[in-house]
Amino acid sequence: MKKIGAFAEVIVALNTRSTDRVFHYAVPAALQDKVEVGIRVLVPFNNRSLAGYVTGFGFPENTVNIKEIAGVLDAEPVFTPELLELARWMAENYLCSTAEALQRILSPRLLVKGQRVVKQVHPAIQAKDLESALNSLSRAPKQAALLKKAMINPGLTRKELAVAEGVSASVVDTLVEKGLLVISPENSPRRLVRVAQTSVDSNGLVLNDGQKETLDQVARDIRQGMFKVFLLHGITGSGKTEVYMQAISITLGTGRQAVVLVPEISLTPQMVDMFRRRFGGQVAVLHSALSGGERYDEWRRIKEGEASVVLGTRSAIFAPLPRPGLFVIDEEHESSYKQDDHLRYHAREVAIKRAQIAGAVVLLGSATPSLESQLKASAGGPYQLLKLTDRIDGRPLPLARVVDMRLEMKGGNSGIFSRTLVAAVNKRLDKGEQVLLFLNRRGYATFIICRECGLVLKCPRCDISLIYHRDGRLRCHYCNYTVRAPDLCPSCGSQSIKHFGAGTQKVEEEARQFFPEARLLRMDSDSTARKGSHSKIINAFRDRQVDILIGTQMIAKGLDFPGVTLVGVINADTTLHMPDFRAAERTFQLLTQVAGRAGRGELPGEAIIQTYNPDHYSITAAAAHDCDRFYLSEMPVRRSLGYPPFSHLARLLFTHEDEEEVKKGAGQAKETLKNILAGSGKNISVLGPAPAPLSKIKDRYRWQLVIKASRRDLLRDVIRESLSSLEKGPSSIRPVVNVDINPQGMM
DNA sequence: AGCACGCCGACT
DNA sequence: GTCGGCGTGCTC
Repeated sequence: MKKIGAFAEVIVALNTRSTDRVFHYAVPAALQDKVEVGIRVLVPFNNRSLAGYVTGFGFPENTVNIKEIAGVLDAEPVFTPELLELARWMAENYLCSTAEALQRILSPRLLVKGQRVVKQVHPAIQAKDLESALNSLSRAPKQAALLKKAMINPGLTRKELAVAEGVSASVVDTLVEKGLLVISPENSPRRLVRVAQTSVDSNGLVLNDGQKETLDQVARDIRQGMFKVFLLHGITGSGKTEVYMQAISITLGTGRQAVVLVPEISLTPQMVDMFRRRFGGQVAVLHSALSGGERYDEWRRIKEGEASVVLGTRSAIFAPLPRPGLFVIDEEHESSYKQDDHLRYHAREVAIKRAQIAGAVVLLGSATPSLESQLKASAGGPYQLLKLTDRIDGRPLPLARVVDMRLEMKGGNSGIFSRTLVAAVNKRLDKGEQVLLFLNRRGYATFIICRECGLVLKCPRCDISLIYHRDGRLRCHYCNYTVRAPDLCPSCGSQSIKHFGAGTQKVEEEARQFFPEARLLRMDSDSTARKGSHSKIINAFRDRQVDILIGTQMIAKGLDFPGVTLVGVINADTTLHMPDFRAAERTFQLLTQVAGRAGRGELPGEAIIQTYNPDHYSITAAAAHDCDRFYLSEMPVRRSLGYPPFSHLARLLFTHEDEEEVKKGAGQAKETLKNILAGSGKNISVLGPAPAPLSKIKDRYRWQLVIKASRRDLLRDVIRESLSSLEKGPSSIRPVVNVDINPQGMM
C-alpha cells in the first residue's frame, strides 16, 4: 500500500466544497511508522493547524509547496477503506464534502475524545458602557451594529452572530481583538443510562412454513456472501422479527456480523429485550439517548468484534463492524431513516451501498413497504420480494370501519366525535376493555376543507394540497401557484369550507364530556416533555390504570397493548392532505399501523377511522388491509405526475433574514439551473421558487426550488454545477442553500 | 473555516 | 498620503 517516497493523501476537516479534495503532505521520518490509511493527523494548512484524514499515498502534480504532517491523532485507524468508500459515495450522492461524510460516520466514536465544545460569543462590556463603546466605533458602523446585536443576543456562535447581522465573520473577529466581545467554550453536559442484564435463551422459535421458506431464501445468499437486497413484505403479526433473528444466527455462523436498524429504539423496548434474550452479550444497542461514554464503549466492543449484533437507530448503519454480513432494516418505509438536517442521508440507501461494498445481504422488512422498495421488488427489479401472508397466531386482523364525517355534519353533529365512535367507546368501557384514540399531528401547514363534501383544493399542476395563508390566499409550495381562498365550496356551494383541526387537549376535553366515568390520559410532546414520563404513561396504560389513551403518532408505532380492543382515528384527513406528494402513502401506512394496534391480545379488535374523504383509496385500502389495492391505485398517480419512485426529487432550500434576498437568490438559482439545462436535452424540470411550508424560522425566511429528474445522477450533477456557479457571486447577500436529495417531508 | 491581501473611503 | 474597515481568494 505505502509506496517508497510517496506523500500522504490527506482530506482536511473542513466542510467546504472548495477544499473537498486530497492534499499531499510529506511524512517526517519520526512519523513514518505511525502514518497509515485511516488515521487522523494534524497538518499545517494555510497558516493554520487542522485535523485531517489520511486516505492514501501518492504523488501530487507538483511538489513545490509540499508541507509536512505535524503529528498523528490516532494510534490505530478509525476508519476502514470500506467506510472511506462509503463516505465518498455519500459525498457524491448527498452533495456534501467527503470530510463531512467521514465525520458523520466517525462522530459517535470521536465525539468522546475531546468533549463536545460549543464556542459562544458574549459581550465583554456592561450595558452601561455600551454608549461609550459605540462612540468609539462611530467609524465602523458594522461593528457597532454587531456589538449591539451581541448585547441583545449573548451566547450565539461566531457564525450565527455574523449571519444574524448580515456581515462577514471577520467583523466578529475584529471586535474580539478589540476586547469588546469574548469567545467562551461551553461544555455540553452528558448523562448516563444503565442497561439491565438478562438471561440468554439462544434457541429460536419453530417457524411456520411461510417463515421457513423465507428464511431459506435469505440464508442461501448469506452463506454465499453475496450482495443482495430482499424486501420482506409481511403483514402485522406474521413473525418478521423471528425471521430476522434466525437470519442473524446464520450470519454469525459464517463468522460475520449483523446490523438491525429500527425506526426508534425508545418505542421498541420489547425488541431490545428479545435480542438480548437471544444473543446476550453479543448485542450492542446504539441510539441517541446513550451518553458519550456509553456510546464509545459500544462502538469499541463492535470494532473489537466483541459485539456482533448491532441494534440501533439510523446512525447505527455506520457501526464499525469488521465484516458485516447482514443488514436488517425493520419498518423500512419509516421516514425516520431519513436524516432531515445537516447531512440529509437515508439510512436505507446507505445500508444498501454499504452492503454492496461489503458483499452483504440487506433485508428490508415492512407490513406496508415504501413504493420505492415495492417497485424495485417487482418483476425484473433488483430486489427479491418475499411475502409473509399468515399471522403466526392465526388471529384475524382487526375489523376496520370508516365513518363518514360529512354525514355527521349534515346530521347536525359538528363535534370531534362521531356517534359511531362514541357508541363503540362506551361499549368497550362497559366491558372493561381499553381504547386508544389516535390523533394525527396537526399539520404545520393549514389547508382548507369543505366539511359538507370533503373537498380540499389542490394545485392543478402538482396535485399537492394548497396551503392557506393569512392573506386569504392558497398557495402551492412546489410551484408557487396561487389563488384566492374561496368563500363557498367550488364543488358543492357550501359555506363550511375552512381550515379546521383539533389538538390533543381539545380531544381530551371533549372526551371528558362524553365519557365522564373513564380514566383518561393524554400523550403528546407536551405531556412527555419531562424525562421518563413517556414510559410512565405507557406503563400506566399497560397496567390498566387508564381506560382511554389519547395521543399522536407516538402511540401508533410498535407498542403492544393486549387490553386494547378499540382504536379510534379522530381525523384521517390531516395526514391525507399534508402538502406532500407522499401524503396518500403516509396515510395508508399510518392507518394500517394504527388499525393493527387493536386486538393484539386474546380479544378481537376493532378500528374506527373518521374522515371527510371516506372514498379515498388510501383510507378504503387501509380499512381492508389491502396493500396491493393501495399500490395499484397510487402508482399510476405517481407515474402520471412524474413523482418518485418514477423520478428523483431534490429540494433546494434558501434561507436569509431578508425576504427579498431569499426570493431573489432562489430566483437566480432557478435562472442558473435553466441556463445549465438549456439545450442539454435532459429531462429535468425546476418548480418554484415558492415559500417553504414553514416560511420563516428563527427570523430567517425560507424559499425553495423543487427539482424533478428522471435519473438520480443527472439530478445531482445539475445541482452540483449550479451550486458552484452560484458560489461565484458575492457572498455577503447570498442566501444559505440547503440541498435535500429525495426529501421525505418538505418542511 | 480563517488567514492575508487588496480595495476604498475617512481623516491627520 | 496613510490608516482602518471589510470583502474575497486560497489553502498541499
